[in-house]
Amino acid sequence: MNGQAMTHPPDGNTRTGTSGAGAVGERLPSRRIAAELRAAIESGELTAGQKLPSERDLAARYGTARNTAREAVRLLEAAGLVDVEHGSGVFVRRPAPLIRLGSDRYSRRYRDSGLSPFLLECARQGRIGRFEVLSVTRERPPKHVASMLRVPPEQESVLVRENIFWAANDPVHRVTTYIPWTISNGTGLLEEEIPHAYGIHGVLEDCGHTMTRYQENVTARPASPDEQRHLRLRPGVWVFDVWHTSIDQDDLPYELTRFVMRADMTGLDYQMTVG
Amino acid sequence: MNGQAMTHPPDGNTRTGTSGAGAVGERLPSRRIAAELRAAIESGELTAGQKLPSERDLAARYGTARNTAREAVRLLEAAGLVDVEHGSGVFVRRPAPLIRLGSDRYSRRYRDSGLSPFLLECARQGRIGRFEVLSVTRERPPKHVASMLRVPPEQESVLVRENIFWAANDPVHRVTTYIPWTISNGTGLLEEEIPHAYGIHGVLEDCGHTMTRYQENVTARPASPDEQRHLRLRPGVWVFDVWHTSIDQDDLPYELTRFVMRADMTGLDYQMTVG
DNA sequence: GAGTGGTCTAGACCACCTA
DNA sequence: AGGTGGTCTAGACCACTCC
Repeated sequence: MNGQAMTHPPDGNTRTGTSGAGAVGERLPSRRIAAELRAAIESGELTAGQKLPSERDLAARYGTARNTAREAVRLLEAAGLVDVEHGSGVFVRRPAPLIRLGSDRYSRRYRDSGLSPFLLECARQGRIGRFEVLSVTRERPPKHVASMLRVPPEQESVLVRENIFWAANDPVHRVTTYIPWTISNGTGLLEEEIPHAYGIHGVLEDCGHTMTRYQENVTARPASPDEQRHLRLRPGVWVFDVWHTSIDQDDLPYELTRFVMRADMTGLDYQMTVG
Repeated sequence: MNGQAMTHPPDGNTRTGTSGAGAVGERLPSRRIAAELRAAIESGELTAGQKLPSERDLAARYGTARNTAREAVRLLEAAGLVDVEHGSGVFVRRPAPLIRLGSDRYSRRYRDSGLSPFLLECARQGRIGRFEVLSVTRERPPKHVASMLRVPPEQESVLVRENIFWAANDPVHRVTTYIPWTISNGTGLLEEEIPHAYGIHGVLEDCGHTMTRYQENVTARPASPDEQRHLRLRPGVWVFDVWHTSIDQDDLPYELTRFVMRADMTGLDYQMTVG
C-alpha cells in the first residue's frame, strides 16, 4: 500500500476506550494518535513525568509509518504537553514553576531587604536567583532607546548592561539595561560588579534619581535563535518582550530595561489604581 | 543514495553569496535552507508579503527531498517569519497590527466616550471593534473563581458571559466574565444585549460598584485546540492568559474576567506608580 | 550495545487555490 | 487543469542516553 489512501484505521486497537472521547472524530492518523495521547494526558492516565511509548512503538500500535507517529509527538510538543528528550524518550511535561513578577517589586518598602527586584521575587518564591553579567559597554543608543530616554542620538551615548537572570538552574530572563551616559558616568555602573546591595536602582537612587513611577510595555513573540540558546528554550517556546521605563521624581525617564523572559516560566502581576 | 550521509551539499548553487553570512555554518540541509531563507528575509531581499519558492522548487535547488525543504519552511513558520497558505504558497509574514491595551482603559475619564474599554482601544488605534456573545449563563463557579470573588462555592452561583472580541475582521480575544449572582441578579446582564452604552462596567457602576482598582495576572501559553479554532490561530501561536479582577470602592472584588488574547496581535501597556 | 529521538530519501495521493 | 501545501509510506543512517 502506498500514499495516503488510508484504508486501515486502527479501529480495533487496544487503546480505544481507554482514552477519552476527545480522540474520536480525528480522521488523520497523526492527529488521531496525538488526540488519543492528549486525552490520556488530560485524563490523568499518563501523569507528569511519565514516559510515552516510543515513536517506533506508536507506529507499530497504530499501523503507521514512524514519521506519522513522530508527527503526532510533534503536535503534542508544540502544544506544550510533552518534553522530547533526545536519546531517552518523550515525557509528559511537568509544569515549570512560574517566576511571578509583582508590580510592587520596585516599592521602596523592599529597599532594605538587600535584594534587587528580581532576587526579591525569587526569594519570595523560594528559589535562588542570581545574575550573570554578559557585557557592560558604552554605546550610541538605538533610535527607540534614545527617544525614550530623551537622549539626542547624535550627541550622547548610553551605558548598556547585558545580563542573564537565573532562577535556580534555569536561565529565565535576558535583560538589557540602558542608562544615559550623563547619568551613569562616574557611578561605578561601568564595572561588572555593581557597587550597591540594592543593585542598579540603589546606585541611581544615591545619585538623585528616585523611581516614582514606571511604565511597562508587554508583547510576546517566538524566541530568536540567539534567545533560544541563551535561555535554553525548547522549540516553539515564546518569550515575553517587556520594555520597562523608570521615571524619577522630576518626571525624567532615567533608565530603560528590556526584559526578554521565557514565557513558559514567567508571570506578570499588576495592581492598578483607577483614576 | 540513501540515508542522511549527505555528500552533496549544494555548494555551487546560485543562492550562495546572495544571502547573508548567517546561513554559513549550518550543516543540516533543512537548517541550512531555513537559515538562508531567514537571512534573505532579514536582509530585506525577501520583503513582507512576498512569495517564497515552492517546496518543490527549494528541494530541487538544494538537491534534497521535498520533505527536507518542507522542514525548513516549518522552522520559519515556527519562528513567525512566514505564513503558509494551503494551495497558494508560503509568504513572508506581514507584521500584524497590535491591539495595545493601556492600563488606563478603565479610567473614568473615558466614561462618557460611550465606548467600553476594548472598543475604546480599537477606536484609538483606528480599527473597528465589536463583540460577539457566545453564551450567557448562570453557573456554579470554579473553585478559583469562587475564591477570587469571595463567593462560597457550595452556596452561590455566578453569571458567566462568554464573548469573542473582534478587531476589524480578526477575532483577537476570547473573554469569559464572572460576576457573583447576588450582584448581577436583576441587572439585565443575563440578557445577551447589555443594557448600557458603557457595557458591563456601566451596569455595575449603576448598581453601586465603582472600579477603584484592579489586578491583572498575565501568563502566556500555547493555545488550546478550542482557542485555535475560535481565534483562527496559525499553528504555534501562543496566547496571553490574563485574569482581571475589578475591585470597588469598598475593596470588594465584584467582577472577574479571563482574557485569552492572541499574543501575536496584542500588547499590554502598564503605567505604575511606585509606593 | 540497545534503544531513543533527529534527520533524510524518493516516492505517493489528497485538499485547496487560482485561473 | 496545474500548482501549492498537507499527509503519508517504508525504508535508511546519525546522535544521544543509559545500562
